Amino acid sequence: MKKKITIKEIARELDVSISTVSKAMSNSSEISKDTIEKVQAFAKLYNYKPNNIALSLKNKKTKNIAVIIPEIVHHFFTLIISGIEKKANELGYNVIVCLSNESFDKEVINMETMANGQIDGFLLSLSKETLLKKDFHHLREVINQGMPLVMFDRTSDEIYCDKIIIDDARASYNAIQHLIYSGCQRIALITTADYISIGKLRTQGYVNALYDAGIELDENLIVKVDKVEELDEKVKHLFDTEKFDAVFGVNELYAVVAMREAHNRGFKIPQEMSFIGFSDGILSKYSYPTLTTVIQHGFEMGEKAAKMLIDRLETNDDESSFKTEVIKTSILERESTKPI
Amino acid sequence: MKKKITIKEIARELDVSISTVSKAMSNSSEISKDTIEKVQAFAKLYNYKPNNIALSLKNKKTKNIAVIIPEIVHHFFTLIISGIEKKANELGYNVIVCLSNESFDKEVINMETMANGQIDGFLLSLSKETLLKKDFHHLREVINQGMPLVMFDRTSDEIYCDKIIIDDARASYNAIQHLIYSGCQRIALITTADYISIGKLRTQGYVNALYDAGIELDENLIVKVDKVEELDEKVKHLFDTEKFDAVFGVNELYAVVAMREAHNRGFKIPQEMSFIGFSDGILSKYSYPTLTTVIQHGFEMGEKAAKMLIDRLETNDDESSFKTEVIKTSILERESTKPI
DNA sequence: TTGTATGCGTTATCAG
DNA sequence: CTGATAACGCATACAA
Repeated sequence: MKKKITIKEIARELDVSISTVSKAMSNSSEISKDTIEKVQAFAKLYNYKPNNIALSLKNKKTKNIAVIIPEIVHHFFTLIISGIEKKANELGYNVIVCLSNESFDKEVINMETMANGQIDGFLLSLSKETLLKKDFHHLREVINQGMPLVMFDRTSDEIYCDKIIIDDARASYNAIQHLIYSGCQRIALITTADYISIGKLRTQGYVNALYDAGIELDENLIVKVDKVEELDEKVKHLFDTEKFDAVFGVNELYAVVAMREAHNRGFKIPQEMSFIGFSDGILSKYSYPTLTTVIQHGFEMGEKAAKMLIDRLETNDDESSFKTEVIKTSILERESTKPI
Repeated sequence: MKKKITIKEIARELDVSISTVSKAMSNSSEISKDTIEKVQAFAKLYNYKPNNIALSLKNKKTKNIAVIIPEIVHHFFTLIISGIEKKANELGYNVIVCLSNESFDKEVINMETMANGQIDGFLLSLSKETLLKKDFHHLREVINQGMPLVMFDRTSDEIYCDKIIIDDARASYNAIQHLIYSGCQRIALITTADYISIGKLRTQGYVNALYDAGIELDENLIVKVDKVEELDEKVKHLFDTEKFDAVFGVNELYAVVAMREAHNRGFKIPQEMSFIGFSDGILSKYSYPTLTTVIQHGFEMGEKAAKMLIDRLETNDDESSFKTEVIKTSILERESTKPI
């Protein structure tokens, strides 16, 4: 078990000073060619690698960024992380992933521990609880400390920082329009509670699309699901009490579960009933029939978020005010909708 | 923008020495009650938090552990990470997630950068490429440096370290037995290339179960899929050329895709054809019909792996030889199989 | 061309 | 009870 070797040990072995070794390792022009070769050969032999912690302490930067997400068991977040990872690595940064589990407290703790030197900046998507409480003191704190923060997907207007979002209202509007163009008239909406900003925005798009098409809004066709456990029951209730020819789900799970129910009740899909889901994941791809979805381009979102944060990190130009970048969505037609 | 305050600044402001502040913060009995109160009040006011990097450098431990996985867009890995995160956080550790993207080089780079002081230990599931190359020098290196390594799921016999695995052969055996008991006779297997240890083991279990039941092995019923892109084609080919009454997929995707094909060809499920998949994810849960699966208990696996690593980290007792823990699997019956 | 000293933020040892 | 100093591993300004 040969422990890691340090500069100091190399210096002792080679009978030179620590700083000579340090300089030699970085090919400093101050050091003679001979010495450089000798030192580097020795270093290589003993597999010397500088200690990152020491470098972090000295340079006051860690080359780490933290991404805090509510849940990892979601295809969308998983795509975002992959995108973040890829871009961050390209630019020489490591990614530390923290899960808030939709809990405010966990989000705060995560941020506090990471903020104490572990990382150079944050990438954050707010937890449900935080969205509900509207308590953002922990965000303000890190921003005040001068630590860059980029929010993505689940953001808040109350915080000034860089943001990357999906144009949820527009995306939802487009999806509904798509259904209308394909001949649907009574479109049900399965959405989240309003405090989730994305749920609210997507509902907004639904309402606007109907309005613009001259279709009267029927509140009974809107189902709000707070917890996953309620989903089945609420969907069944919708089928029991209402008639409709299309369903728009604000995530793929909602749409797939509704589609399943329709299937069980003998509806022909998409002839008698069409379905569109939000966020393209494996569920949509492998459901039966396959589900038409709004693609959010999570991977690109992750890449852009990472880029945005690292740009902010590496430019002193603090003048430049905060940007909000909007990621375009697109609709991927599959079997659950009629062609237009 | 008030930057983070340090002990040194507190000392200066309060006109005491640095070491007094340090001791006061840790309620040392050496320090007078008055001073402790004064210091702590001031620290609280300025929201002092010790710098973790400095602590890491001093203590030679970071309280971070790294988990390196091949892919994050997999429900199983996602569950494992959640388990690791939970347990690690409970025990006071942060988790750094790195993705190898099934690439040997990326795996090596990830390990090398993390090993230089960033973390105290590794949790690792091997990439496909590493499994293929059988080049494990990077693992040996970190082990030699005295850094604990716990491998999970995709492991290698060539490396001595703690391991957590699924009893893949047994699990597969049980699944096939289940199919046989329910009346199936010609069971197709969709598996991965042999160099993936888990694919090999699961194939093994399939073979043994057939043998023990006195069913002759028909190589034509075994489909080996290397890349996801081949999946559709190979499944179709199977249906085109063979007759069978059940399919066992070594992951849920394989099973779901096969089930879909059966559905499209008009087979009644499970009456005419049964399906079991490995690894219980959302696909199985929301497929149509819902898929009977082998549950791998990924979350528990993650928890145990984290526990194992941290135990190793916190006990000096290096004597204790390496353990390999086997996680039990179970079968979750859903709609795609006949009751026994 | 090489070496010495200092500092990054903290704790621990030892002296006062 | 309080404070000075060394040490963790490294880089760098400055001295030789």
